[in-house]
Amino acid sequence: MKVLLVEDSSSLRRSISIGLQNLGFTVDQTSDGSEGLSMALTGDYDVVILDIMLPSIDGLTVLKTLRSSHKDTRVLLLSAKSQAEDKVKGLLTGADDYLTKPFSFDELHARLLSLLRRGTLRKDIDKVELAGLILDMQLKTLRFGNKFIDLTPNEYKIVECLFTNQNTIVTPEKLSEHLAGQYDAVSKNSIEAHLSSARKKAKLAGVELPIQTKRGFGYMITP
Amino acid sequence: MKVLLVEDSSSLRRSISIGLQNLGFTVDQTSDGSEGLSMALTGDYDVVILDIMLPSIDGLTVLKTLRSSHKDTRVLLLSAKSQAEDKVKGLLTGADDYLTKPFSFDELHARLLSLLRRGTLRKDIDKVELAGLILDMQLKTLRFGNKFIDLTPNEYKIVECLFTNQNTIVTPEKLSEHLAGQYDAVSKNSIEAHLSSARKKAKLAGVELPIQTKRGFGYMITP
DNA sequence: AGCTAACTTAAGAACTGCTTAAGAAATACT
DNA sequence: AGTATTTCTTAAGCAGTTCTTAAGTTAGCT
Repeated sequence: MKVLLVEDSSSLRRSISIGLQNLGFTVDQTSDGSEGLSMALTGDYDVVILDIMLPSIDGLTVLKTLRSSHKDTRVLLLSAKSQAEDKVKGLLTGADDYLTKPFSFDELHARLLSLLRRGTLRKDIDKVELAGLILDMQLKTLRFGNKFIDLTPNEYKIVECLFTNQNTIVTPEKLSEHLAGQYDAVSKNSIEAHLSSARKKAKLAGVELPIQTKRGFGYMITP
Repeated sequence: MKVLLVEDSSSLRRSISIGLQNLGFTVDQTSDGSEGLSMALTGDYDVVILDIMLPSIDGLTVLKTLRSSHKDTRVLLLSAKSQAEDKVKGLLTGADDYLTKPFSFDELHARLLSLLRRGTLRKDIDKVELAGLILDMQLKTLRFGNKFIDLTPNEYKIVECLFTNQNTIVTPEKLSEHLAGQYDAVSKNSIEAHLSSARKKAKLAGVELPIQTKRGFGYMITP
């Protein structure tokens, strides 16, 4: 479990870092905002613990940049001020949680765990990337680079079902169930038509959907 | 973070005080009710930890006086009795939380943190700005520049729900729940009608509400 | 080659969400 | 309490989109 700690105060940074390391986390740390940003962008961190007040760039700006570059690492903001303005702004900018100084190490630890357990405030985990295609289950969108492939609801649902069932054959029956529920069926031909349309739209955007058809069985995503 | 501790028992007072100071709080303390009251009124404390049984003036009276002078410092009451009567009376008088002796230091600490968090949240989560539109959750108003867009309660609630859920799709079901509570649903068409009306009013004021409809899924605020 | 499954396309059917208006319900006022 | 006003819900029409269907085409397998 990799954590990036961006914190100005060296004493706090050291104590948090040591504490987390004792708990088995891998911790990278920096005191500088812009360095923190580039580390967050390039490194593959599970969580970034980010102080708001930092030298060079402040935490909120780091967070904003991080989010606008579509990095979906989870971010836990730290703030010395109890000013709620900060909190609101932070959470709106895309923070997943927020902690006001002073806080106990136990509290930090608890938040970190709850953040890592996916059952928390944000659900940016609901993203699947594959061959340059990014499926966002939150926004119900598929995009290739920064180009959005505009799918209709059923087209999207088919793609979603396949993206989330990589390495397994998905039968038309299963797709039908995914589209219409258990009691209302969608014809196989209808699914074929949707998928055809989705493939066409993707091609127009410059990609092939990585969906193989397994003749006689169904469809499969090739990793 | 400044804390005022008003507690009769000197041993308890000392141990709490030292514990909190170790955690980074600034702690002022007194054993006397009337002294505590004047300190609470003049000093700028984030939280007052207030024992109910005190010399000179009892804790509830201190609390009442504090509230009637419109000080909105958070107050955490301590009581030796676990009698529910006290608890109810305390919370009714305006306490923010209540702790029964004996309690562990960790428990106190946790309550304190949640109180500080709650306090800041409550105070300030009341405004969201977006594309020139300012949503004031305190006053339940939406305004564009200095022009108020006069929304009905349900229209407002819909806009509020969407403004506070940026970057996520909000389904009609969720909106319905937000309007009517969990058990009484509001029809989808009714929501559509409200939103239509809200959009119309905004347009009349010279803005488009930044609410996208994601056909087949719900609505979303565009950042 | 022959058979069949899957793909594609286009047209009409079905559906979705927006809007408007009118009656019902709730709220405020006298 | 009764009345006036506002707000909420419902229904219907409309425009635009999406889904399904069916027929023709392509591709895979033996």
